[in-house]
Amino acid sequence: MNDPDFSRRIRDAGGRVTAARLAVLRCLAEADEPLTPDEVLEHLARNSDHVPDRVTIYRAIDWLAVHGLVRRLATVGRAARYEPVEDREAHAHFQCRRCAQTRCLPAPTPPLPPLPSGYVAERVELVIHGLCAACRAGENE
Amino acid sequence: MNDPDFSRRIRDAGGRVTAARLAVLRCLAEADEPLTPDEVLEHLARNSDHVPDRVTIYRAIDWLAVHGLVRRLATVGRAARYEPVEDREAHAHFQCRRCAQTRCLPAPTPPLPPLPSGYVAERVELVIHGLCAACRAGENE
DNA sequence: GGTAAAAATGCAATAAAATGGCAAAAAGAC
DNA sequence: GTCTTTTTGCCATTTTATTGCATTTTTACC
Repeated sequence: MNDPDFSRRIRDAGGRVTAARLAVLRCLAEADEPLTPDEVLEHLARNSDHVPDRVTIYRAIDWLAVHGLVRRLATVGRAARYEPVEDREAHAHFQCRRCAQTRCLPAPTPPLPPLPSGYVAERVELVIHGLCAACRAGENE
Repeated sequence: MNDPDFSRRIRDAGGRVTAARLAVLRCLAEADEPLTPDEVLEHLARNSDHVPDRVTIYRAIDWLAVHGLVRRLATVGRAARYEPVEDREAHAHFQCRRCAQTRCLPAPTPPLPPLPSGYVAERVELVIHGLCAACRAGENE
C-alpha cells in the first residue's frame, strides 16, 4: 500500500491529509503487529525525519480510529494497541501474559453470541492469552 | 457462595485470609459485571465499614489474579476490569464503545486458532464491541 | 491465649498512559 | 497568494497503576 493510497483514504474520510496522519497510518500498516502510541512514536523517531509530538500521535490515532482507518484492540496490557483496518479482516490476536507482545493470528470468524435486546454488535474480537515462545522458554528466570 | 468458601479458596491458594482479599473477592462475586479496581473501591466504600486503601485493593486484585481466583479481562476502555473465576466459565463479554460498560454474555466456547510453534494458549476470550441499548438510544446527544 | 516470623496494609511519592486548553502553524478552497 | 478552518506543538492536568518503607495483621507454634 503506497502513500497516495493512504492520502486518498484520509481524504475520503473527510479529513485533511497531514504529515502526522500519513506517518502514523504508514507506520501501523508496515508493522507486523499492533502497536501502542508510544511504539508508533519510537518507530517514527527512528525511521522518519519529521517526528510529531506525542500528543499529535494520540490525536492522529484517535482520528484514524474514529474514521475507521485503524482499530483499537482490547488489550490486557496497560497501553492501547492499534492495527490498520485493511482487506485482511477477521483475525484473532495472541497476547503474551509475560511480555505483553500482541500478534495477529489467522482465525475463523467466531459466531456472534446472542445479545441483550437493544444492543448492537459492531465487531467481534477473539483474544488468545498465553505465553509466547520466548517467554515460555525463559519463564523460570 | 459464602464467606467461608472465599476464605477457603484464598487459603488453598497459599495466601493469608485478609479483610481486603475477602472484601474484594466478595465484591467481584456479587457484581453482575466485571469491575475496575476503582469500582470495587466505590462498592466497598458504600457497602462496607472497613474500606481498604486504594493500593491495597490493587494489590489484593493482583494477588487474586495471579492465584487464579479472579481474571483480568482484555478491555477497550482505559481501566482494567476483573471478574471472579467460578464454575460458570467460557463466556464472552460485550463492551459498549460509548459508555465502556462491560457485561457478560452467554457464549459458545470459540475454537482455538492455530498458534505459532512454541506458543502456548492458556485462555480464549471473546469480546463483542458495539453499542449498549442506552447508548444506542442516546447516541445523537 | 501469648509470642515470634512472615505477609499484608497504609501512606506518600512516583510512574505510565492519556487528555484538555490554547496560541501558532499548516492544509485546502478560492 | 490570501483567507478560513483544521491540525499541531507545548504545557498542564487527569486517570490508572506501581514502588518503597514503616506499621499492622495473620498465622504457626508453644
